[in-house]
Amino acid sequence: MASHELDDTDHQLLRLLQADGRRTFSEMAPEVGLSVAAVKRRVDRMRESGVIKGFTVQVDHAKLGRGIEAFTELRFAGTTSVGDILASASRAPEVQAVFTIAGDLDALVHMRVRDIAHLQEVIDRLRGSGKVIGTRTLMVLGSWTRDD
Amino acid sequence: MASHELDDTDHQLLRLLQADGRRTFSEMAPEVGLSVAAVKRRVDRMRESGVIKGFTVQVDHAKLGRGIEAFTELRFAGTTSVGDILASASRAPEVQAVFTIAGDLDALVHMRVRDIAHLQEVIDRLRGSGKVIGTRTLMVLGSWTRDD
DNA sequence: CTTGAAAATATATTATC
DNA sequence: GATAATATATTTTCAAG
Repeated sequence: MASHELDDTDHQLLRLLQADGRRTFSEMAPEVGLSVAAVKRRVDRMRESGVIKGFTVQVDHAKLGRGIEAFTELRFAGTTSVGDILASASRAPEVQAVFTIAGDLDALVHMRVRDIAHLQEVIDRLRGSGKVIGTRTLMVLGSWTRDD
Repeated sequence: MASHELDDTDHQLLRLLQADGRRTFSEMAPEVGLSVAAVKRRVDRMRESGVIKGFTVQVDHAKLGRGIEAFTELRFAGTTSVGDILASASRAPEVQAVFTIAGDLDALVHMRVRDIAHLQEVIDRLRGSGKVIGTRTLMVLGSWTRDD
């Protein structure tokens, strides 16, 4: 293993792509001091090794009518498996991410909704989906994300 | 306003770009039944209106030596402003995102670390940064993210 | 094993309708 | 929005450090 060890140039390419995932090889080449072909080969290699999982677009959810963001902590019945938890919580389209958690709570669910009524509705849906025995919701007032 | 209303085709383009942010216009054009130029105009328009904030690369953090993920809830001294909270918590490079929260806790910090010792160290750094009066850390065992 | 340069192909971009 | 012309970028190939 460790067949995918990255040097400084690779890290620099990752940073460039994090800031703009559609940056062209031709644009990055002079910035890292390599030829276009060399840059492409490095990015291809990082893709193959799985260091780069993919590329995506960053969307302004508020402008798409889902301006409210919340985290809901879920507690499940003792018999629920992690797979069940992920499957159950990820079913709602408003759910952006599900984290299974060590300790007294079982999952943390990140969701985006239109308004408070919509939030209520999603929480009810989660609670109604069977094994959920408790929830606690944290409303997000503002956020900062490391540019990615 | 409402100058950035999106039709079904725009939403379809967003979905395609969410799944692969480097998909070419030429590839998307037949999928949405438009010409390449029309696709480019729509994507350009969504960029200008801010619906598309940007593009980025998705990285496998475990393969970069930061395989442990955690959320830390922070409570701050009563006099701390939201700006101070964001500034303070985002200082650590291990911090991926900071959410300011309504209710009894003040912030939820998403971080990625190398190992438990590293986690300990980051938490100590956060606690030591002045106004933090309490923390509670949730270790992430597993996660699922809607593909973006 | 990685690079750079060049050629061939594909894509992006712009102008016109 | 489509089509066509032009400018860029990607991708492959091959020779070389």
